[in-house]
Amino acid sequence: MSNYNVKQEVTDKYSLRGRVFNRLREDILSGKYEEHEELKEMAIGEEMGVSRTPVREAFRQLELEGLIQIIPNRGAYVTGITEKDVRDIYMIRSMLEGLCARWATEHITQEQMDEMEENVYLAEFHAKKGHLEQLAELDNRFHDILYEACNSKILEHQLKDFHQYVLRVRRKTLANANRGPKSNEEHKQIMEAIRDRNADLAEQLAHQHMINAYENMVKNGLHEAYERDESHSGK
Amino acid sequence: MSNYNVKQEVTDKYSLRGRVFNRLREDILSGKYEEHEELKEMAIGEEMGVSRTPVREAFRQLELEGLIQIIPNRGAYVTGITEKDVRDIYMIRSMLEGLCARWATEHITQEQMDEMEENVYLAEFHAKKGHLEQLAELDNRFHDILYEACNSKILEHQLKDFHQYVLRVRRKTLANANRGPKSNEEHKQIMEAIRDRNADLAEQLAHQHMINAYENMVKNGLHEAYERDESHSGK
DNA sequence: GCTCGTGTAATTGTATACAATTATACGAGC
DNA sequence: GCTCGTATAATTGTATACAATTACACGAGC
Repeated sequence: MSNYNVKQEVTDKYSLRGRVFNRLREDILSGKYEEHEELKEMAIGEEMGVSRTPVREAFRQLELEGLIQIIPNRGAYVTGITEKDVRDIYMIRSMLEGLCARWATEHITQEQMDEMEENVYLAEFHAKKGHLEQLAELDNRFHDILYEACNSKILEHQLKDFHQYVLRVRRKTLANANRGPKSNEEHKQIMEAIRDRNADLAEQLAHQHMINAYENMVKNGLHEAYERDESHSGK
Repeated sequence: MSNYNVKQEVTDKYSLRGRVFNRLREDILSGKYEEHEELKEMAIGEEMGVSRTPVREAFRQLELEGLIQIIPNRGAYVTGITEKDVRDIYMIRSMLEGLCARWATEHITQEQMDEMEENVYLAEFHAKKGHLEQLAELDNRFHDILYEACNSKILEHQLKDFHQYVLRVRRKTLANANRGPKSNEEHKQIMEAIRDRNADLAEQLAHQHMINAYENMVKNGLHEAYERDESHSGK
């Protein structure tokens, strides 16, 4: 197999380094570690039962993933996300989601198309029932389908990267908002545009969808949630 | 200071790992190592006079940078770029350059504006004189100014990342083409749109500029240069 | 001649030891 | 009480040792 991506994914789940990397990423994204918290090689290593070597290598990767920041001879710190970072990422994503939808229109397989339709109708059902948990799950999956359908490993990885990165923020704001049903309506429109092979419309809708998601997020407390961190970032 | 980017840059130039990383990146981008060539930890370490430890850490970072691919328990290989990768990257860049130009219109400082104007006029001079080397230099610098002017560390780093990544390809095709002067004319238009605070136009022009750059590249032998690699990628 | 094991060499993965740097505690001097 | 310098501890950076895995050579068997 030969996939040469710009950004490689870490697929080595079986080495100690891979396990440390995946677990640390999980822990950071889930909020186990506070923003700006210091991660010490020995402490992490002991906790996971490995030596410093694989921990250090995992640190180097997490640094490039943007989840921690390493200051030479000082230590590794969980990165904070500023309000502006989130905004920038959503604007960038809005562009790339649009491009992704365009490409998906041109390259989606029948199988992917079917799953996308199923996703939308299933989400419609859960929206009526008020199942927010399932709705959030299907929301994530919809975008993954879209990413895979665009037929570009590079774009797919870019978008998954961004998506994962803002999960920390989304986790706090999306679940309790009533955006779920409206979000799914937009998914439905995107899906239909792709099904109709209308690339321009699909791009435009996917683009706007991301902007709407961001603006909803801002309305529902992004500012309050990150005001504190803004002040932290001054240290 | 507090810059929390999505993708962190490797700034630690003074540690052995940092030196190995920078030198290896340089060597890969400059073409010292062939595509798909295997990099052995011990050989690299001996060549640079360091042990395997900093080499391994540099490898992990280069992997995430997308310059090498590490197969567990096998080795590290210089990544190949397929024709499609290059196309995808240019399309993604065209989107983000547009966004970047928009943001630059809103946030550019007087100092940056001045440097951009100077860049364009200086390039005009070198274009007339046929100084292709300086023209290429100024071309790169123009885009760096644009990236810095957009006032988004995240977007700036994304674009610099992509830019660097395709340098390997550009090196082969841009210098000998007569795109230089035409490219600079487009720079001038972008610069003027930014100066006139016309964000829509700046975005549109920067977007098209990147597409033109790609299409010119294709015309001037990208296909031939990478046909060979396409077949390689099947192994 | 070809395929398939087997043993050895080469290479990567991990742990540990040591060096260099940074953080901290504590007391002298004011 | 406060500042500063110094000694000590803690932590990161690097080198080396050892373990595990993989690549390769070579010969047995067909």
